[in-house]
Amino acid sequence: MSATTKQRIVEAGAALFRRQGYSGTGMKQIAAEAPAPFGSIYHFFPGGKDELGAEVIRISGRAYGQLVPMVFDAEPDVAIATRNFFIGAANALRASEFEDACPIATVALEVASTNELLRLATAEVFESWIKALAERFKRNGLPARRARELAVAMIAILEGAFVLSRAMRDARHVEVAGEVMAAAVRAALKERPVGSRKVR
Amino acid sequence: MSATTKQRIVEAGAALFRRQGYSGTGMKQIAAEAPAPFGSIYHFFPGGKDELGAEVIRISGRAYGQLVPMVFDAEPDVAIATRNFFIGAANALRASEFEDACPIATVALEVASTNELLRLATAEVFESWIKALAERFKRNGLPARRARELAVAMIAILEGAFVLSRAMRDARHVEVAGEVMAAAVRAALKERPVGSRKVR
DNA sequence: GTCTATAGAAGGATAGAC
DNA sequence: GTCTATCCTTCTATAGAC
Repeated sequence: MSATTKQRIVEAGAALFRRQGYSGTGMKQIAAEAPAPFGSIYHFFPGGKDELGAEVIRISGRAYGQLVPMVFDAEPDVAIATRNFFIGAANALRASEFEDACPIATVALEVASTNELLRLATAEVFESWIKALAERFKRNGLPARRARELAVAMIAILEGAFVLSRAMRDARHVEVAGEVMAAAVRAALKERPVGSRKVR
Repeated sequence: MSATTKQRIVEAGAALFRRQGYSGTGMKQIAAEAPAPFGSIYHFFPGGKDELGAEVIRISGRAYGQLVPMVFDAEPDVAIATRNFFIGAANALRASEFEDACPIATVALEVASTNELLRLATAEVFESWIKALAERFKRNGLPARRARELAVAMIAILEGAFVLSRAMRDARHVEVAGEVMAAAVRAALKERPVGSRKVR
């Protein structure tokens, strides 16, 4: 069964917003890319571009967040899993000619000071990613506060490495960020005696 | 002596691009904000919006890069200086209601896949920041390669923390990033025996 | 160099036939 | 639910008087 018109609109919006940003993408362009009749966008999203934008942010954010369990379930050592996450991100960047980085970062920066509805949508996505990561770190024996700090740092360095890599066209920056982050995770785990670590 | 018309145009463009992004800012808005007659923009920047954008990126990048010597000259311990850099950035965010973060990151993401002229301008700015930071780390005894990796990581985690802080309206994320980065710098310095460190 | 007016294209959004 | 036509605004850019 093929995708519905609404799904195609959301997917086209996601691809264009990620690549060109929110302001840089027109509704007509989304309709052409979907493809879908122009009027159908307003049929499914009566709130217009903002409503579509919020939906795209939520859907893209949920999809990307699923990479966390995918990568961390596959590797018992969290420091290695952390490094693997960045290696995967770097490879995705290369395979997409530096387009496939964070699905919402460009929009997040564009709307942070200009569109409260969309800013809140991006904030909720970031919070969900931080929570998911912090949960992983907690399972490995880190206290809640420390786990959250590491999670914030990991999302931050990943996002920033995406900025550098896309601008400078060098995916190794993401891998370098991964090495530094993995070392930080390893160091945090060593802060506590081995006996106090929970086994997963 | 007051600012020239051209300077006012560049400054207005810098403020608006940082806040609203490149696509989200109109030439007329820049003229109104400067303030300057609309035609004057094209008098000083015959290449239009792209030429103005490239100039804004270069000027803003140079100005922000000057914070590196400012912060690192004031504190001999590089790990502490690193932390101080992030504390200063967090305070600037708070003082500006989360507008005054990286002057070029929003534009960098917007143009990375759509405007090669501006992408190159942002890449040159990032490269200059990385070089300046790596130089500081080298002065403290780190080998060139390691120094550059740390510099990339530091710019990355700062940029990403800006994204999170602006979206989530919480400047502490920048401070958390600073603590993690300062620890990474401290750990890197300890990798080598004390005797092999160069004194500045 | 300053400023106004306007061209020509593209933007978001709506109406209404089918 | 699909699709076209169109409204009105805004955009970048240019022309030309002063």
